[in-house]
Amino acid sequence: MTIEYTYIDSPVGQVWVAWCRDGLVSVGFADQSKGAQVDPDWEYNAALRCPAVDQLESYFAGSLREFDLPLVLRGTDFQKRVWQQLAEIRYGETTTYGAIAAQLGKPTASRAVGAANGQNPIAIVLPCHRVIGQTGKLTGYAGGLDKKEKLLRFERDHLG
Amino acid sequence: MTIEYTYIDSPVGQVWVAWCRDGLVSVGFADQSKGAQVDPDWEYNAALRCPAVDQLESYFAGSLREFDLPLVLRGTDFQKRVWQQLAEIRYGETTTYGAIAAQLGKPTASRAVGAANGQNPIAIVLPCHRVIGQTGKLTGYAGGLDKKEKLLRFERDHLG
DNA sequence: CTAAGAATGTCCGAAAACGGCTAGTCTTGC
DNA sequence: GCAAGACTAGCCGTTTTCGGACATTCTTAG
Repeated sequence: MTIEYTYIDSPVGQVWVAWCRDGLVSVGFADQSKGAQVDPDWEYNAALRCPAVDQLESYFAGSLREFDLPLVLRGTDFQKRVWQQLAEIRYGETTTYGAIAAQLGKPTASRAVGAANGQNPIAIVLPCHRVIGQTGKLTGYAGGLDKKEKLLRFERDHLG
Repeated sequence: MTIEYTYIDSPVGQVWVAWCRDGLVSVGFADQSKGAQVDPDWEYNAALRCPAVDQLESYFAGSLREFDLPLVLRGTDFQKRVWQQLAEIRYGETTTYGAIAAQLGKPTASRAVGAANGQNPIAIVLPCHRVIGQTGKLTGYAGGLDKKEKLLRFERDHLG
């Protein structure tokens, strides 16, 4: 199953998008050092067009608030459950690691949620940037805390 | 244990009175921003009658000089000791923060006395308004300095 | 199988900030 | 001289804040 990827420009820097026949495989930041990375097996295609690219460009233009894409997820059961919870968080809003843990029926698993969040293969579309610490601190982001902060502010500004 | 409260009118504005089965819980000024406040858990009862309401009305009429009511006090040990000292100050007279501190055996704790005074839950009945600075300045009152001054003058005028 | 680590959360103790103060000093302005 | 303010530095209990230890869950590396 061949996977193609390309880069698009955004207010938070270059973003890669990896797509296969079955749907969206991965989204991440060109300069991120932790979490998901571009897989050498993927085929680079500068001219790649797909629903994910279109919707991401709309998102960065401020005209799209909810993604509607087929996702290809690979991970442990727990991780998939966490990632699915991410999709529930509405544009411009935030929740906490502990709250997600509670929604999964394991109120004390906040730290595990944080770990799973760090492995999220599809940034932005699965909005792990909308999860912050109980105290309000941003605490972490694979793409860098500055990007998390910019994304949240961007969404707040485009709420109207 | 249900607590009911009502408001009564007085020469110093609206005053709330909170009462429960065991006695008087709180007295304060409707417009005060610091110190005790009306607790949302209390039940409002416009027609509330109780010994506290009766005696307060007599006090404001100028015909009652010493309250005789069961008090329900909640606070730290130190606060309770300070509040008990308040009851010793006679109608129309004043004392100082430092004097109360001395009576408690802690001559240097004047400032702490001031703080405890500011938390007095039962204004007027526990006459924190009769405590002034060593220099004669009124220095402070949760209900506002103007009310403290009016109360003192009212009592002086009704001493005869 | 074990152990270590992670984008947390809770708890507890120590430290600092905050008042309805006071006594001492110093400075004005009569 | 002297008395009334301005300023200062201690004093004390309460509240808030901050930092470190620890409990917890899951994944991954060995």
